[in-house]
Amino acid sequence: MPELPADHAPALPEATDFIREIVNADILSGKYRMGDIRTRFPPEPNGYLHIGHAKALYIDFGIARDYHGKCNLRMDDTNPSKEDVEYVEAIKDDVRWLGFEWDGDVRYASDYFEQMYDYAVMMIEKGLAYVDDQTADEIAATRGTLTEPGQESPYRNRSVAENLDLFARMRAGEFPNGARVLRAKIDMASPNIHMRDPVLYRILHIPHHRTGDAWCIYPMYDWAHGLEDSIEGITHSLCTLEFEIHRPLYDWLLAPLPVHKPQQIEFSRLNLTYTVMSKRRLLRLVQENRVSGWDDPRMPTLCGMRRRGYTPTAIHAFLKCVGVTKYNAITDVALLESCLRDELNKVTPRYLAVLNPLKLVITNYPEGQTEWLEAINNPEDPDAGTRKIPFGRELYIEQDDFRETPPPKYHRLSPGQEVRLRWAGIVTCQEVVKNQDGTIAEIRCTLDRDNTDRRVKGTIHWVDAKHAVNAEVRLYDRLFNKEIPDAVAEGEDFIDNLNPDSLQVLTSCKVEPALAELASEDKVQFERLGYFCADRFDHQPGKPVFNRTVSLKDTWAKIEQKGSKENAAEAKPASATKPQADADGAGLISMDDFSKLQLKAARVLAAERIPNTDKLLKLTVDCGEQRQIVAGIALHYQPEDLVGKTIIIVNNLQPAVLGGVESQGMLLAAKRKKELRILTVDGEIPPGASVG
RNA sequence: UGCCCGAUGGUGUAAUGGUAGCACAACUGAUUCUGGAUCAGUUUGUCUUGGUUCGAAUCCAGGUCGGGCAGCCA
Repeated sequence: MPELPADHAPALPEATDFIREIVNADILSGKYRMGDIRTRFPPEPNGYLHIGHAKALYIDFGIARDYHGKCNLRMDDTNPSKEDVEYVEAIKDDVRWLGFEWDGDVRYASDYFEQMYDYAVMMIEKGLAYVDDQTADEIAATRGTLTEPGQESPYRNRSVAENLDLFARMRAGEFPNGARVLRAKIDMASPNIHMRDPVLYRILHIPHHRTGDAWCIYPMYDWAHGLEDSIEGITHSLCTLEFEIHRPLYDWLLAPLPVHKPQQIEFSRLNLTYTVMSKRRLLRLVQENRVSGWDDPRMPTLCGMRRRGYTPTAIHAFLKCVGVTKYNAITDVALLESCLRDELNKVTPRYLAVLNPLKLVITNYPEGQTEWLEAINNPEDPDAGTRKIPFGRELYIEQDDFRETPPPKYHRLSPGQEVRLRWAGIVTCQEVVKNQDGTIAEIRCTLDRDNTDRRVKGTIHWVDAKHAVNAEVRLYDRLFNKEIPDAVAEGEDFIDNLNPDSLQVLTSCKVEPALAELASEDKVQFERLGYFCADRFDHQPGKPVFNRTVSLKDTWAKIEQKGSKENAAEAKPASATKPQADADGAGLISMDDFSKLQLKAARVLAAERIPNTDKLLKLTVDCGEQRQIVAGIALHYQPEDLVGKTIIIVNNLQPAVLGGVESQGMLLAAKRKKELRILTVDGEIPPGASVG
């Protein structure tokens, strides 16, 4: 953290967000000077930090840094029933890993319990707090509702002396859990429910991980948090939006006390597509063994991301892009991945590794010979230098890089075709040798090393068979299938949206020898495949284990996907959402993103002609729900032919009116010459199932 | 139904009464011994209705939509 120059005040930083605008205003008005600014990061030690916390960290520490101030790390440990030392160490590790340095020692809310108690006594003396003997249920029942005011407790107007006595005895342990609470005396009719005499202290005969048995009453968040901030001299207490409604209480509780008054400012928390972020859900993933633990590389926890191969630099870059607002945003994980790739592209050395090996024999290369070829380590970084990689007659290439019958635009190996071997020359496929079961045993090629400067469409990676090191590689993909995993039908929950293919473990990968020498957590690029890191725990030199951090952008996958979609589109929807479709029903329907189409199986319950039309049929189908679909197929199908059949429909189109009847979807049909065929499903697919 | 907060391309975010910009995503093209990277370009936006003003994304009012709040959790 830059030190404050002694002789002159540093220039005010540019206000890049609304919080910094407030801080700037406070400095301009003379409320604070640069260097006075103090923030804090106050996690409750009851879980692991995730990328959402990283946003808060980035704001808290970032503002302190910008204003030459300080940021505290404070464990908000006011509830011994939920918290544990285990988490304290993990939190410190994660904060340090991200590169943030807190001021002084780690602080603990529990260190302030005595002061908080004294201030509570002061509140009682001022007539602003009272001991309530009601049960938790009674307090809940008399709190009122969102629209109705609450009722005052019968104990609300006890004398100060009695309150003081009772509160002291609460502390002394005279009462069991739940017998009494200390409440603020505010307004039971307040439209803000948090102002309806909130509980300040509860009795909890539970030992605390730091204070042991010293206390049996513990402060509630609202009472504790403002005091913690105040005691530490926090100037700007930054938190997430859900605390907005607590702010009047935060201010009310500090107002009568002779203490420093921090300002609470709220920003929106981070949400990511294809990700769940709440502690509760993450805990469930761990407890139900949907992942291997808090540090599973698919988890959005900081320790998980670290194990996945994320770098602090990439996370900072991402957080900078995300910004600071009060808008409830859902950020595309693609942005995170983009920041990651951007960083890894610059810093990682390149290596050759084959994930799914296919043997390739170079028939015009001598048996038993090995050459060491020079390869560039990082084309983005000339300082990274070069290395030598072994080359011989037998190599492994990627199964994906050979096709017996290549699809259009395929730039890789296929019979009779040539392709460049990275760093080694150009090979032409002469022969495909097969096993008895018809699978490919090996590819036989001839190598051209003389005329290698010419343009060749494709370049593929390879590993010399003799020197290859066996490796385990774990391919990680997003944990959830759905952009918003929590958006589910009734009776389902986010678990139903887990991606069953989020982890693929490959154990017979072949990698170049240098990769066996890597240290844990080293980050590399496997050329043409992606960025990988040596697993933090399982990797050993000589017995390498790699995690795929993120794949390279894959233009070919896009082309291929588009190609197969176009093929599928031959079976194009036969009815039309656009009334201007021509008389053959051959009008084109365009869609910006074909992959957004939802295809579902649907059972035809009823079918009838639509009067005054010659081509239109109205189908009533069960696709999980009952819908009616209008299709221009009456010339080809009789209504009775269709009833009971299972067809495929496009489920997520805007309803369109055809022949005066609303169509809530389209059916899939193929037209070849004059024949029109509806796609039907013969297997046992239940209505409503997603297909394709 | 009460109170609080929010709304700018598909996504995130600037513009603070004066040319709606940037990044991601998507799509073209150039280039390339990574279908990577790089470079050039294209598409797409101020929730709505009024008002104030020479001028409104910005200020005001009504509406719409979204989020939050009824723990002795934080």
